[in-house]
Parts: sequence; structure tokens; C-alpha cells
Amino acid sequence: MLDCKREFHDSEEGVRTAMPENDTTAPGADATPGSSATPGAGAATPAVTREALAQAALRVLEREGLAGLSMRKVAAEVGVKAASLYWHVRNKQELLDLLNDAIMGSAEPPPREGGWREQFHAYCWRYRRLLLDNRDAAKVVAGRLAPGPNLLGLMEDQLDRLRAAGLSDADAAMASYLLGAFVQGFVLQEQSPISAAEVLGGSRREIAVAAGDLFRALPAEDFPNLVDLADDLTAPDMDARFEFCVQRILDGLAALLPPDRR
Amino acid sequence: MLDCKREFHDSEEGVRTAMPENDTTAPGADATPGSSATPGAGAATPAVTREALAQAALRVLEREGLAGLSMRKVAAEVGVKAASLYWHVRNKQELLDLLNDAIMGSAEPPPREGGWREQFHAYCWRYRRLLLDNRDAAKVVAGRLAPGPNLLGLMEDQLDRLRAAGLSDADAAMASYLLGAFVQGFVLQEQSPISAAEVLGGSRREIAVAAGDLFRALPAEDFPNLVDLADDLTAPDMDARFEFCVQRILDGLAALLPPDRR
DNA sequence: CATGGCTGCCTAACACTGTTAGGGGTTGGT
DNA sequence: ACCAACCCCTAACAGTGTTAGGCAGCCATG
Repeated sequence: MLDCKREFHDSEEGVRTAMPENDTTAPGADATPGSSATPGAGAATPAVTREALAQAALRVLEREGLAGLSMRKVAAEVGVKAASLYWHVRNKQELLDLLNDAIMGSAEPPPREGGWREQFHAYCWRYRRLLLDNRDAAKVVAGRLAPGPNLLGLMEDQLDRLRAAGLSDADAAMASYLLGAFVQGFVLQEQSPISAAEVLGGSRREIAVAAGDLFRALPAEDFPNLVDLADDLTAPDMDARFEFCVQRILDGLAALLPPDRR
Repeated sequence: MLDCKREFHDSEEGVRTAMPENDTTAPGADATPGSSATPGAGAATPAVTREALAQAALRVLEREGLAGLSMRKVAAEVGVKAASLYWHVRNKQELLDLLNDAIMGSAEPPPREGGWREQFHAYCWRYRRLLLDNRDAAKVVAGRLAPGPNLLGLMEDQLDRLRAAGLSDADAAMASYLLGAFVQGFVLQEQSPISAAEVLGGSRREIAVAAGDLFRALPAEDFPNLVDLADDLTAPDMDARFEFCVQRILDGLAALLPPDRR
């Protein structure tokens, strides 16, 4: 009776994250967590829903970054004290799961035109763009697989195209996984600061130059290739680098198809 | 005078992380904590070096995971109080950089035999194995590019082979980057818990089954592909999945080479 | 030998974090 | 009017990274 509240906030557990459950990003006063369905609902103005929490977390993330995203700040963002969040959310990790899918919410699949190669290409770029545009999105997404309604929708669409391209079921599933893993890894690397050069809080280009100097300053007898390739290794054009990688993966996938379908 | 200590702990800044500086993996039993080090020992016996710190951090990481790795615990591991660490290290991030390269220290490049494809293949697998064998290594490595002596050595060797395979300078640099980004992303995904299934603290296989059930339970009219490919999407054999991805990348790289060098 | 400066550690403290216990209103249903 | 559920609150706990300032030994110099 004491902690009956922690028991369950809504009807089912496993299905909730899976069900699309019409998520209107609209600030409508409806759609309290899941309890709206349960008869005998009490409160008049919920004021804070799981949707609202996710959006608030998104704003805090944009403003303060992942390291600065605390329960107290998210609570303040929705006009509430920290402890109250635990009514709607089991712990911070669950809030991050909501945030996770909220980030995916702003993604939209590329137009369904052109060959599979163009479409897969566009998918990679859009996903990267999504991760780059939302602050610390890569860190939030990485290390947590939160199959919320938004992510599920994207996967569904993606798989549909891969199968239409002629990939087998297993290959389509693998390819989808490959895309996700690679893009996440790439953006994570791309955004990761270089330890040696962090002292100078310079721009991306400046620290690339600094990294180049670092490589060039190595003893040439021990690291001939690093010294030699310093420029190539620290080329600051990340778009070109990404494009290269994507093309490699596309070529690799193309090799799975019969020659007439590439 | 007050904080003169924070000025510099050692000679040069930028070069330190770059120089190999013979790293002994610490001679056995001495490093054990306890108050034995404190009495009578002055400045003569340092008792805690950056190397020792890195090794201690590695042990704490193995025992408690990244989330449980705190300055106080690492300090206790070397028999010292937390504040003392800031004499040797600027902040926690710098300790993590040391840890980063310490993890890389246990990597050894694959034998230099077979074609470039076998060697690149082995590189991918060894890197993944390294990240899997050291607890939370993927999380430590991701989001931080710490070009310590160990990582530099690996890059050097890797680039050497890629160039020997016939890749252009730019392509070799890109390919090396691709390898790192992909493997990190893959292992990160591989190890990331699934939000919906975390309640059951089951094994990898169990949560894969649970994820499969989750996909199968989706409304078939909205997610026909997810329902259909549930088995393929949740196939628990991560080795096979990794192998697939690596082969795609290898194929993609092979397309860069003239047909006679593939 | 004495003096100071440097090294390496210490204790205390600050502002913060996630999380829990328990209490108090407001609401709707009976 | 009562009850139960809902939603939020205050207070507190243990733990975090980090800094200020102090204190004991070692070095080299006067």
C-alpha cells in the first residue's frame, strides 16, 4: 500500500513501448499516460504526461547537453519538482528511453524514388543528419536500443525497401542493422573530441589541424605511415568521409544482388 | 603559488600522449594498496604513477563497470584518497583517456599473413573481441578519441597493410576510419540493452527471444515486415551478424582495387 | 647545517546527482 | 460522506567530480 504507486502506471508493460498508440505531439490535454483508459481516473489537469516529459527532456538536452540533463532540470522544465517525475517514469533510464524515441520522432524516411541504392544512401545521410542536428543525439541513441513507435516505423519502412530491392529476408535484416550500427558509430567518432587537442577549444577545423600537427610530429622511423598520411587522416571534411564509407557499404550490399538488380 | 601545481606535471603536453614511452604493465605485487605506502615515504617513492592509475582504473572498470568507476574508487585502488588523483590527472576525463589507451594496450595486431582481405578481416574481429572482452570497453572508447601510444601503434600497422594492399593514401586513411567507426558502433549496439526487455535480466538469448515476441506481437497490418522478419531481426547469433557486416565492408573496399589485386 | 621550494598526499567542503520515504491535497465514484 | 486513486510536494540519503588549503618529507642551494 505504501508504494503501490510504483507498481504500474499503466496497463501493460511490454506492449506499451511497442504499440504505436497514436502519438500526437500536440499539447492536447488528453492522453494521460495509459491510465486514461482505466475507469475511475482521478486527476483533473495532469499537466505532465509522458509525451510532455519527452519533449521537455528534448529541450533540456538541446540546451544543456546530455551531461547536463538531470532529473531536476527536466522536472523544472515541465514546472514540477524532481521527485514527481518518478510518478510517470520508473527511473532516469526510462526517461532516456522516451527521449530516445522522441529524437527518432523528427526523422522522416526519404522519398520513395530512385533505385534501392539511392534510397539506402539517402537513409544513411538522413540518419546522420538527424544525429548531428539534435545535440548529443548520438550519445543518447548509442548504448540503448529503445524500440519505440517512431523507431519501429522507420525500421518497417527500411525493411520494406530492402526487400523490394531483392535482398533476402536475412540479408535485409542484417543490412538494416548494419546501417544503424555504422551511422551511429560514425557520428559518435565524428563528434568525439580528441583528447590531446581538447585544451584548445577550437572549431572542428582547428582541432583537425592540431591533430595533423600531432601526427606529423611523430618520430618518422617509428610511425612512417602516420607521418606520411597525416593530411589524409585528419582531413576535416566529414561529409566526404561519410560518403566514402557509405559507398563502400553500398558496394558491399550490391555484391549480394544478382548483377541485373544492382 | 597557490595552484602552481596545476601548471604542469611533466615536461611537454602535446607530445606526451603521442610518445610511446615504454609502458610496462606494472611489475606484480607492489601496486597493492593499503597504508603501507604512506608512512615514511616521501617524494622519493611516487607510489602512484600515471601508468599505475591507468591499470587501477582498468581493474575498477572490470569490477564495477563504467558507471561505477569513480575517482574515489580508483583512488582507493591505488591506496590513496580521491583528491590526490588530481595531482596526476587534470580531471576524470583525462583519467578516462589513460584508461582508453590502456584498453588498447592489450590489443595485438593479427599475423601478417594472407591477403589484405584476411588481414583486414582479422583486424575487425580482433578489435571487436577486444571491446567485448574488456567490460564496458566500447563505452569507454566511444565518444573519445585518445591517440595514446597504443592506439597510434595499431593505426600505424593498419595503415601500412592497407597501403600495401594497393589502396591509395586517401582510401587507406578512410578505410582505417571506417573500420574503427563500424566496429565500435556494432559492439555498442550489440551490448546495448533493449529497453522493453530490460525488466527480465535474462541472458542475451532470452532477451532476443523476448524481442522476437515483441516484433511478432505488432499489428500485422501496420508492420508487416517487422512481423514477418521477426526471426531474422532478432537472431541472437551476433558473430554471424558481425561477419555479414564485415564481409559487406570488405566487398566494398575490394571494389576500390583493380581486379587483379582483389 | 639551516632554509626554502617542490612533491605528493591529506582533510573538508561545495554543489550537484539519482532515488526513496512519506505526506498532503484534489478529484471522482459510490 | 467516505474511499481510493492520482499527482505533486518536502526532506533526506548516499554518492559524484572538483577545489582550497595544509602538512610531511625530500631536494638543492645559501
